Amino acid sequence: MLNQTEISQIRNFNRDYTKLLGILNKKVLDTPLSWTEGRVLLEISFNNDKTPIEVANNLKLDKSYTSRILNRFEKKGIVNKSPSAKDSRSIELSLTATGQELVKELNARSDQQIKDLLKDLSIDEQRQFFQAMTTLDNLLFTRK
Amino acid sequence: MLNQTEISQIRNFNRDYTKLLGILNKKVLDTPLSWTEGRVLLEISFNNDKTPIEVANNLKLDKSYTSRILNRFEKKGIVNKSPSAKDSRSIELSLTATGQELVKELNARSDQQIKDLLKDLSIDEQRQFFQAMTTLDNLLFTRK
DNA sequence: CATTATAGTGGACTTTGTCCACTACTTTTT
DNA sequence: AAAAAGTAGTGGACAAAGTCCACTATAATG
Repeated sequence: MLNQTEISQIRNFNRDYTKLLGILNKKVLDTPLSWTEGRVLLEISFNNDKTPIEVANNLKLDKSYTSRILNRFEKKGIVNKSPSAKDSRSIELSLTATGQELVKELNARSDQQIKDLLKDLSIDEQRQFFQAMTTLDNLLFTRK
Repeated sequence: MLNQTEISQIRNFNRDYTKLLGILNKKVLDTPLSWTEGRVLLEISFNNDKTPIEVANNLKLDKSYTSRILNRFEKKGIVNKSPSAKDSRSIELSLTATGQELVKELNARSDQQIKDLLKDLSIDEQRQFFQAMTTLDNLLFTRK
C-alpha cells in the first residue's frame, strides 16, 4: 500500500492536473458553448439518432436541464429533432451541418490543447508522457 | 511528435480521469461545503493570518465572491476574522477549532478517495500507478 | 383494460459566479 | 503635507448553471 506522502503526492498531482486542464479549457473553449453544452454536443456527435434521455443518462445530467440545452441547440440550428419511429414519446437527435462544423472546431481545439500541453517537451519526453499516461489508463480504465 | 491517434488517446484519458475524480468528489464530498468553499477552507489552512485578498488571488476567485464565502464561514463558526495590524483595510483570517476539524475531515476524505481509486489494484500495480503519475508530474509540473 | 413506468417539457427555485459601484484606508506623486 | 492614484473588503444587481417538482403523452406490464 502507498504511504501518506505518496497519497499526498497523488492528491497534488490530481489538483494540478485538473487545474491545468481547466485553465486550458477556459482559454481554448472560447466558443459560443458552455462546458456542459460542449459535452452534450460531442455526445450527440458520437452516434446519430441519439435520444435526449440517452444524452442525459450518459452525461449524468438532469433530463429537464438537458431538454433546455437541446432546445437552445435547436434554436441555434445546431441539432435537428425528429420524432422517433420506435417510441413516439421520444425524439431522435441529429447534428445539422452547422453542428457538425462546430464539432470539428471543438475537436480541433481539444487537439490543440493537448499539443499546447506538450509543446515544451522534447520528442523523447512526449513519448515518456504518452507511455506514462497509457499506464494510468490501463490501470484505471481499460482493464476494467 | 505524437500522432492523431495518440492525441485522441490522451484526450480520452483526460476526459475519463477528470470524470472519475469528479464523481469521487461528488460522492465523497458530502460535507456542508461546496467545492469552491472547500478550496477556500484548505487555502486558509495552509498558513494562518492569510487575508481575503490573498485567498481570492491564489484561487483566482472574485474578491466579492470570496468575501461572501468568508462571511458564511464566519457565521458557521469556521473562521475567525481579526483586524490586520499592518493594514487596517484588511483582515487576518484564522480557522476556529471547528474549522480545523473540518479541514482534517476534508483531508481524510481526499485521502480515502485516492485509496478508493487504487483499491482494485495489486501492490505492484499501485507502485506502477505511482511511478507513472510521478513521471507525468515531473514532465508537466515539477521540472518547470 | 388498469396500473405502472418512462420521455420530454416547463415553472420555480437554488447555487454559483460575475460585474459594478462604493467606502475606507494606503501608497505614491508632487 | 496635500492631492492623486491604487487597494481591501463589501453589498446590490444580475447572469449562468443546475436541481426539483409537477405535468402530459405515450409505452410497457400484468
